[in-house]
Parts: sequence; C-alpha cells; structure tokens
Amino acid sequence: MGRQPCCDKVGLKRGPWTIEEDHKLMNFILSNGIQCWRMVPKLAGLLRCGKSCRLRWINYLRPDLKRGGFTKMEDNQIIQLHSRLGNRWSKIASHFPGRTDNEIKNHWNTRIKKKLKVLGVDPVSHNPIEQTEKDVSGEENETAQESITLIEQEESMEVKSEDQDHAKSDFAQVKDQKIEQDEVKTVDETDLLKSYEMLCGSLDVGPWINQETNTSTSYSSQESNNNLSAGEFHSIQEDSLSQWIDSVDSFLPWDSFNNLDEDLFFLENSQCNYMKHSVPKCL
DNA sequence: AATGGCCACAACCGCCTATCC
DNA sequence: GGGATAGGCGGTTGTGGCCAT
Repeated sequence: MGRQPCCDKVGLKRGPWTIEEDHKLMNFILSNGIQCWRMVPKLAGLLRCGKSCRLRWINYLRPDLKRGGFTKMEDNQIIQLHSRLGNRWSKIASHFPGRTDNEIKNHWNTRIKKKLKVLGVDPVSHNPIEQTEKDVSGEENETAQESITLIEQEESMEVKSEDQDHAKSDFAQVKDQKIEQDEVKTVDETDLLKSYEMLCGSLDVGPWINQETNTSTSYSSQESNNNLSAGEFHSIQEDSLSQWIDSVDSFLPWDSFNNLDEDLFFLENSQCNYMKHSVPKCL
C-alpha cells in the first residue's frame, strides 16, 4: 500500500496561484505564523492542499527571497557546491540566503548544465567530457575547480582579454574550441546593468529580518516563527518590506520597465513578487 | 498576423525521513 | 516496535512567454 495522500484532493484548486490566493496565504502567515501546514489552507480560506501552500510560501512569497538573475559568482559557487554535494539542492541552497532549492535546481537545469556542456564539461561528474567518456576516476575537487576556471576564463574572454598567449592546458584548449564554435559574443555592460547589479546587491532582506531574530544565514520560516510571536513577526516583516521598498526605489531604472502600471500594481499588491514582474526584459 | 518550436520557471508528484502516539 | 502522519526533498511536468518563420 502506498503512502496516504497529504490531503483530500477532492475540490482542491490546482495550477498557478492567483494574486488573491497569494494575499490570503501571505496575510495568514504574517498574522498567525505557521503551526501546521495541513491546517493553513483551511484557516486561510484557501482551496489548496497544505503542501501546495508550503511550496508557494517557500518558493515565492517569503519576504526574504532574493529575486533577479544569478551572478557569475553565484554560478561558480553553485558549480563548486554541486561537485561536492551532487543534486542535493536544499543543501546547496542553504549556502545562498534568499535563494530557494527550486530556484537553484531550475537554474542548474536550464542554464548552468547547458553552459558546462557547451564548455565541454560533464555536468554530472564535472570532468571534461572526453575524460568522462574514458571513465577517468577520482579528482572530484580538481574537476570542480576546472569547471569554475572555465567560467572564469569565459568571463575574461567576454571582456576580450588580450592575454591569450599563455600556455593552455588541454582542457582549456577544448573549451576555447567550443567557445569559438558557439561564437560567444561580447557583452557590453550598460549603465542599466550596473544599476541592476547594484539593485541586486540591495535586495537581500534576510539580514534585516535576521538581525532582529538570530544570526542564522539559513532562513527558515518555521524557525523564525517559533522564536517570535505572530505580532512581532508581522511587525518585523512590515519594517523589512518598507526598508526594502525604499532601498529598491532609489536604484530602479524605471524608464526601462515594460509596463509601469503593471509593475506598480504588483508592487502594491504583492510586494514579494516585485522583482519577477519588474526586471527589464533586456536583462 | 498566425503558428509552431523552444525555453524558463512555477507547480506538482511521489518517495524518504523524522516524529508522534 | 510499528503504523500513521507531516514535512522535506528531488525529479518531472505543464504552461506561458518569446522568437523565428
């Protein structure tokens, strides 16, 4: 006999969450905290299962989520951690405050994995594909470092480094060939991008919350709620969000947004969704 | 303008583990 | 000790947006 389902699925809503549902869930959690996920949808007036509410909160509604693209430094760190930990996404995510395991997993599957393949690196073993095919054993740490070195080398190519006469390892030569094949294009950093990077740096709400609660770098809604009364938690959330909005507002390249009305709507109605809907498409 | 393919990501599914009784 | 349950986790899928034709 298999496991019992987490909830009675009859009459439950599935699929994408609406703004109204987000509001209900967010308001409930900010007001009451999380005691038992199974009870959350009933008490919050949602036709969702507890598991779905939990995922929605963790992956999307948490105020300390860091929105926006991954930096190359983050990419490198993910590669290094993946070489050590494998597909243990939650462990990897614990090194990135404000990032979720789902987000990192998606980023790995859609971007980093492909990037490594293009560069001739096996994303599973972190060995060069040629070596992997020959079943080269061991040296995991070295291969991880090689993956990161590749990314760093790609960065240096993107700024058209003139220092390409240095002696290269076979591995680096393989990578150079791949890059030539794929015609990696130079990316000029625009003022907008710089603004965006500054913005990303200002987005980490976690410390504002953590400094009020504890010094843990790995955020857990349950931990936070266990340490605070609902009122205290709500108050801190509001203060953090207020600081965050002020901070973001001063950096935003407003002219570049696609639909200002829509962005402002999201800002007003679902502050935590702000970055998702407001980041300019050119980024 | 229509459409089909591709891509990114949110959400779901099912298994595993920890905890409770 | 063992069954039931909730939470956590990783794999997979569905869907919407973008882009080329």
